[in-house]
Amino acid sequence: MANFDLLHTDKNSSARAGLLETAHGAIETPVFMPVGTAGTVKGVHQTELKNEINAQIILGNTYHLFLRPGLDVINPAGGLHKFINWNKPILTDSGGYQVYSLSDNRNIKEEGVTFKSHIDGSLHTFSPERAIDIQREIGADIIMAFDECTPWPCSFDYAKKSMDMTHRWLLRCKTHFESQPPIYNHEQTLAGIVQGSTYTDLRKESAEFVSAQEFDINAIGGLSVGEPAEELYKMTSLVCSFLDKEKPRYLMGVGTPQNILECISMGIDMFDCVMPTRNARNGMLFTWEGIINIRNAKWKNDYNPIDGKGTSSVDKLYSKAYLRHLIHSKEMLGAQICSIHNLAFYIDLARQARMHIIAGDFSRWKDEVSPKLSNRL
RNA sequence: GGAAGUGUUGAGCAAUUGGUUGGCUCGCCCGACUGUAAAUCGGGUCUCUUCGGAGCAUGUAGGUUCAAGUCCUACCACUUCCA
Repeated sequence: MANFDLLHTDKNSSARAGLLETAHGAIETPVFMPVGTAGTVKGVHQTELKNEINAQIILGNTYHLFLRPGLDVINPAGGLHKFINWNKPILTDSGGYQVYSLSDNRNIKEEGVTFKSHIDGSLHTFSPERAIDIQREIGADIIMAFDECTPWPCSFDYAKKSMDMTHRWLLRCKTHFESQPPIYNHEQTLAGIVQGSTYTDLRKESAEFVSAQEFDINAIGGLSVGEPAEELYKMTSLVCSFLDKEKPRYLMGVGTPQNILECISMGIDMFDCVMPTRNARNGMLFTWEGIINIRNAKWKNDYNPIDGKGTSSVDKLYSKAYLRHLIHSKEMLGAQICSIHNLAFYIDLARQARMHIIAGDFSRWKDEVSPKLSNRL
């Protein structure tokens, strides 16, 4: 059981501040969770995640960790926490996103999904039960139900069929999860996932279905897959209205800084996204003043700090001109600095949102800050 | 001073026997990236443009030819070797 305390609810929006307890510590929400697919947040040390970025929880990916290094390495190590030397909470995605992203290399059936490994071409079948078993063996604090993340656009018929199957898979996940004790010496929490593409009827049905299963955490999947932001907001808002207010809500894969503030105001508590790390490696910096493409020629001779308002040490240690040089030269330090900066910014964004929810001026603060976030500097 | 060789876009290279180069890689400029098959991918990079095209281009100046980056002559620059 992952206890969730709802500490404050905003008067002018649905934003909330809470505290989610897990076996590896409590998480203050709203929270942004860095993505560490293969047992590492790409380019960032665990010490940096803790001391520099102040990450409260990171993600891992069932599909990727299963293929490499494999359970025969993770299990003897004592689970993922010990293997990667991270003693704070971990959440693993079930592989449901790979059903979407590896669409050319997989085959979906009622029983489960057969993947063709992107590493060596070998075939592997993920059923709901298997996804739970693997996540038990990885040992994350929060584990996700096995679902199908549908693409966008998606026909109503397909979205409906997929959602119904995801619901049946959800029940199988729940049954199997409850029948299998943890392997390591700590509790794990299973989260259910709402699907339904961008169809309001389906989203409502799915939200009600998932909510009725009374998971400790409810997640919203199948969004931020290419649909317009208005659709993302419409679906998020709708789904939140049907989810238990006492349970944390996790919006999977979102998003831009603006997306995150908007969705916090709709009642989302947890976010994850590859954007701060992937875009960092490609030279994009997120700041309170807007977005910087550090590769651009305009920064060539800008010797000012990377981000005067940044919370991480790299923001003041290094200049834009130096960082541009590193990125242009494909020096790995450039990607590291950008990743640290962006993650620290995303986490500061969620932390400040939390502070303002508690202070009672969240909406005013959001309206003031949000428009600047998408500026192109 | 003599001999040999080489000159194609910012750089490095391509381009049948003379037969449609504005080709490739890098660099440079710009863009994309949302539960990570991504330190990746895409576009642009002679000039002008009403964006449909038009024009000028292979060191310089000539020549041969239906046709020249390619052959010939002179000059210029560079490289190597010999004095």
